[in-house]
Amino acid sequence: MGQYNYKKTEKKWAEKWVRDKTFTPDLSGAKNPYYALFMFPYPSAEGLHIGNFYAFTCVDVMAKYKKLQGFDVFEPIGFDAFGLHSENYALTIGETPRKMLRRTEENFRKQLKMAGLGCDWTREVDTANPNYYKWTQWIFTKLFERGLAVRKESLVHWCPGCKTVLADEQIENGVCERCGSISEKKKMKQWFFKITDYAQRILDGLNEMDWSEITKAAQKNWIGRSEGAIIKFEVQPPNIDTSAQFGEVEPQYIEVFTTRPDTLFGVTYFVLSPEHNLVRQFTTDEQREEVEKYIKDTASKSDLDRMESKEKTGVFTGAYVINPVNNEKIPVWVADYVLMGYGTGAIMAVPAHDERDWEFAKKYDLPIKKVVEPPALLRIPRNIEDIAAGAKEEIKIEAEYWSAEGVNINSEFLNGLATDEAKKKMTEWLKEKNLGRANINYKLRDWCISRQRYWGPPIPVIYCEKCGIVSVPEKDLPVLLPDLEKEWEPAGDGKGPLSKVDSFVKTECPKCGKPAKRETDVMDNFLDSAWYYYRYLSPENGEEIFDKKIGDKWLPVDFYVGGNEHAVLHLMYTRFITMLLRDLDVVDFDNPFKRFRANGMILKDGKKMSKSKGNVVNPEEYGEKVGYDALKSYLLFLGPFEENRSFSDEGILGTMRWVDKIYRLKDKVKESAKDGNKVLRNLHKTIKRVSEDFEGQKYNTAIARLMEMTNVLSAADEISRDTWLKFLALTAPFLPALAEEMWERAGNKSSIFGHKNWPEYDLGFVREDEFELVVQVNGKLRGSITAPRGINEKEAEKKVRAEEKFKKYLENRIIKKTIFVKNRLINFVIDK
RNA sequence: GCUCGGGUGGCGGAAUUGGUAUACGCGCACGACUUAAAAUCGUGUCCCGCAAGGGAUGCGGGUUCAAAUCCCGCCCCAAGCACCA
Repeated sequence: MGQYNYKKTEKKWAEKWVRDKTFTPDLSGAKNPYYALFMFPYPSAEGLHIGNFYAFTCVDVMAKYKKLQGFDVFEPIGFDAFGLHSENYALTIGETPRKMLRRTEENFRKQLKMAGLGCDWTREVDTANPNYYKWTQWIFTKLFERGLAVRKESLVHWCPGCKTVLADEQIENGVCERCGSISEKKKMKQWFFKITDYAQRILDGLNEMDWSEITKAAQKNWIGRSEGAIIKFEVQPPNIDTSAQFGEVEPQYIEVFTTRPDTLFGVTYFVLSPEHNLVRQFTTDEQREEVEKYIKDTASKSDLDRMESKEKTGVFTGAYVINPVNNEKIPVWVADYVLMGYGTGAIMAVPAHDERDWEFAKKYDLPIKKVVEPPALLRIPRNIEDIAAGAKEEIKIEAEYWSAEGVNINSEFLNGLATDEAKKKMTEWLKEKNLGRANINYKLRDWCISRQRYWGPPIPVIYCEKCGIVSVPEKDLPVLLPDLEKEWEPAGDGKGPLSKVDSFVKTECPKCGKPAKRETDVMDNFLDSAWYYYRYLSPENGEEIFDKKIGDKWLPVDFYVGGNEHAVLHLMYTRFITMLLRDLDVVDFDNPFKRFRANGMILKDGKKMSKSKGNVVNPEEYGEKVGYDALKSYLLFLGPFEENRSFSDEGILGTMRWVDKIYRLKDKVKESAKDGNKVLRNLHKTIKRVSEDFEGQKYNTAIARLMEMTNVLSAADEISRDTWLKFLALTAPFLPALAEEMWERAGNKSSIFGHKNWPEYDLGFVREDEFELVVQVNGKLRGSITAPRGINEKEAEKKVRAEEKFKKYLENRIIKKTIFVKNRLINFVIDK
């Protein structure tokens, strides 16, 4: 007998698996590849977080299931070492990132190995390794060659905490996603990747992808496609030179983007964003003082301030534009509710049919001209009480004006047309007159990849007075990041720490050989992590980004799991980079992950975990307390893995007991034992259901089935060796250490994961020859009887009628109809 | 405001996709073993009712022989985006 010693057993197997390379596949020789991937961890000093650990587990059980099925499974591991997360922590403890990482990575390895994950430890990848970032830089140069990496001046987010610019995706609600500082908007010259060139392709790809809906929705939202028109407005006075604005616009015109060209007759004023580079030219002398003050005021506001102030503000510029459709003179205002980053940074305002314009017009007493009549029923109060509500309802009706679509009025040639028709006709009219054109606009903006920091791959670019911007040739890559012991901290002056390292800055132009200077910013960490799963396939390869022969076999990744907080960060960037690799003929697909699932959050007793609340679940601690097998199974058992689930200290006792219960079963296993029908039926049913659950990633119900089977085996007097081994294989993905131990004690010499040990079910046992026939009268349950499988309607009815308990429902009744569902139920429809 | 999930026992959650609602686990109660406790095993556990029976899947309606599941209208919770023209 004895007590199960999970600590000893789990340690024994964790070490043995690594030593024996149980989970190290032969990448080039594999016949049946299955690539299981979890998100690239960064080796945080705090150690393994339960959320990551959980996501890893979701991948790991699938990997083990596939391994047991005979697949060659690759479940790689590496470290996202470069980047703000590591560097910021190094700053707080006053150590260089490299030194710190040596320690934290070691800790991370130890933790992951102890947890019994089936990782391949022989192909580790590290983004801070020159052998890796050479290829990160190579990707940059390829983008550069294609005109997809450009240096341009733009309004960017500046994080005063991290002392660097950041990409739009790295700002959440106006705040830095890394350090929580309020972001500032600055006009700066930075390096951008033109992800917007791929907006449509990224959007279109979503339709075909087997990814969590929530992730696809987030990407779709972020890309924010809208269809509309660009409309040109003539400028008054005509001496404003607009040629600097957009290349293709001849002077005297300014462009707007609108989704409602059908409302052009309703335009009563015009607005420029305060950051618009023509504002000053538009402003007349009388208005100059006021406009300058307004621009200054809004510039000092962060995005967060702007979001918080509900009240709209603005100033008249003194200038006018001409409405192309009716030659009306329209006043031009500056207002910060118009954003420079969207459309053209200018709008035509239609207060009658746009909520924001309506608010603004009300405040500044601008005219409101109605040009769309909403369908009549929209304006009829829904019930009498609403009329009684009086004033409130009036506001409601007013509100229904703006957004409503309907039929055009006061619009000359559009009168009587429905919104869709009117849009089309107006766009055509504008195009004919060369005053506008149909246009698709995206919210997505180019990816700003410059970071004024130390801990990242240097941007491989050289500035030469003669040759201009030159990218570093492939043969000279990598551009090594100098090992700085001092002064690697960010200065906050808009320049990276490398700008102070003379030996780094000074170089020669690769084209003309003259003295030149290196770019001193480093690249965004999200570029490092955008391609790591390609590198796993051949981490040592010095010739190419990865071994394509191996890639052909293993890519795209079969199964990927991670948090949805990366939906518009890593997961979108990596799709973009994959599209680039495809255009370079490196890969032959757009979507790198055949199946991606966003795992839900683990809550503690229904609440979000946080250090300040002191309710953080530490995997290492629970691994000690209840064992990793029990911990991992519990996390999966909590509920569907895409939803949030609540962890509780009592709940975990359940899986811990389950482990012990299985351990105790071993004493019932007898070579001579013959299983009863009940056990055999349950075994085969369990094989079937657990296999199906795995295919649909329904780990919670798979565990429930296995617990059920455990209960059946507990009730049996003895268990045959055959059934026992099959049962162990079924539990092995969830309880790998226990299963291995029991497997070994049952006399097996090699690992349970070493061969195709997943059992097959026998339909003969799954299909029982009797079933419970449900008896309903008028759809109400009246009981059930045991009936032979395959019984037909007539026989079933006869059998039911013979049964005493149903007589009172059926005697002397006229049966109008009988519904018979084979092998399930019979329902008699009678008069009441 | 828009987009996307979700609302089922005391709790986490099942439900063959329209066919016995509440599987599995936690908790609780009782019993067995024990000098005792822990562990373990067994029994019970949606509500009303002695029973026959009736009622329950956020609320209100509909479709159907039959609805947690499909349709319409509302309420609530969570996530993401958010002055996106």
